[in-house]
Amino acid sequence: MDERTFLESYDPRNFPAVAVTVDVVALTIREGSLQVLLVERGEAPFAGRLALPGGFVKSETLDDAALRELAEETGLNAGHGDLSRVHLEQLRTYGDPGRDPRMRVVSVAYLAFAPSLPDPRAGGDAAAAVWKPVEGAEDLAFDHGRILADGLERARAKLEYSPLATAFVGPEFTIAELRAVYAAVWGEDLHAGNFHRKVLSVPGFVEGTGTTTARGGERGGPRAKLYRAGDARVLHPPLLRPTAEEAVR
Amino acid sequence: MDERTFLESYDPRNFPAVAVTVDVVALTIREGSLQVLLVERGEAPFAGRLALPGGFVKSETLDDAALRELAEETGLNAGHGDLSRVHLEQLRTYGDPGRDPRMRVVSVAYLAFAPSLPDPRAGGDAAAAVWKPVEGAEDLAFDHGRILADGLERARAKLEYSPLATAFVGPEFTIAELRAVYAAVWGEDLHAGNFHRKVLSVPGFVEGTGTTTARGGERGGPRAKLYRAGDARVLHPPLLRPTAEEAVR
DNA sequence: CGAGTAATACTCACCCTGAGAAGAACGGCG
DNA sequence: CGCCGTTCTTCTCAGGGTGAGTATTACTCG
Repeated sequence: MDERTFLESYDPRNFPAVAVTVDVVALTIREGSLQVLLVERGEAPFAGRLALPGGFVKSETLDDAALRELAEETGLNAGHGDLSRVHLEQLRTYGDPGRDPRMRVVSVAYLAFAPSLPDPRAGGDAAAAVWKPVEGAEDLAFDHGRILADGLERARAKLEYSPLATAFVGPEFTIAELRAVYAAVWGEDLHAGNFHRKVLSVPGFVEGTGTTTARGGERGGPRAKLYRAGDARVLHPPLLRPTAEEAVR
Repeated sequence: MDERTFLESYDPRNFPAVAVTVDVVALTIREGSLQVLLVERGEAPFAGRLALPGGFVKSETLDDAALRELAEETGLNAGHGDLSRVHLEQLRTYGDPGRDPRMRVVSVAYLAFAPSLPDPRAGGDAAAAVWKPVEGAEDLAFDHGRILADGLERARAKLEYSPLATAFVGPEFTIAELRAVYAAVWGEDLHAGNFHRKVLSVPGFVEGTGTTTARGGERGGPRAKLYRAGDARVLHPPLLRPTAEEAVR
């Protein structure tokens, strides 16, 4: 940035009133469906409407601010324990003038992936926070609907070439559980045999524990082998979505 | 975000002094090598060092701010003509405390791809702006080295599954010119025959004009067919990088 | 014990890929 | 003018990954 312009703005009197916030698209899988963490707004604007959890950035990194907001809204501990297995990544920044009617707000959106978490208890300054299926969560406050849509598209794309799906399951999991994650996020069923073959053929995606589940499925079937997440950071070859790829003009 | 926290900060006296800027990683291909637009800083901090062009966000969208900064530094017109064929996309936001020693600065980084542009003339408030090969541009002011590295990785990845490469060439181009773009960005040569086959097999990537170049290559060879960019927004199947894919643990 | 279910393995035809080579068109030079 | 090197373009071929379907086996439930 240019020095002269900087010094002009350096004087607080000349400061444009810009606020910097973080908003978090926290995704999890509960009861087989992809759900997002939302809070009900108590005051205007958009009073009574659902919104993404978020808040002002303090003297901290942007990543820390997002993690802190997530911890406050869910009532879980950030540093140790509960949220330690949450995958957090920056999504995109939204800063159109007018996206908040009160003032200029530049919001850095984050994407969080978590295994099934307990119901949020209103900790800190949180209003009522709830998990909602993403299908019913289009009508949000501010431009949060667009942010959620961007986050979902990112999540769906990242499942293809990253081991992100393991962030949605426990420390040990079966191939079928992993397949259920893909099915929930992509919204379509996958061929069990092919999925099995492909997951095991990607180096470093999963590694066997040598153990199996204690018992078979609830409606029958053999015990499944258990796996842990491997050390791969990218999946090669990737697991591509069956549809929604071609004809994207 | 929470209303109570908002109102506390709404009072300008309580405002944390946060500045919002945009920084632009502008890439082009000149003389067969990938180059980035840099400006020399005139004052402290980092006086005399090279930095990415950027500046404060005014009453405009973030995208407009990035385009404005790019126009100012290059001396080209933004809206019409010169910069109209530039592809611009948001890269990532950098906001660590201390990344600017003067105050808290949250910077939204943008990535720009342009065909070969004329040498920048110092318009507006620009210091000396120059195109530099990306290989020699590691030591930049602030955290701009990291921003450039992130931008390069994004550019290299996007060539695989998006028709971005056409943003680096003129309105009409040959397959060989497109191959030179991939070679410059990825830093490795590609098999001419296979590249040819793959580009033409991706629906909507390029469309033939029915014409050819006026004469053959400078060192011989037949006239090449000319193509225009097609209407595809994603490449399917993608053009994957030969290396740097597997064993990424 | 029988029926239904699910994990895992296997087959097969098809497509895409990398590597190599061939054919053809062209510029430069003697 | 004719040769040579260069480059565009097309073709072949073997190998690997893919989707679709099937088979086998191990379990739960009633």
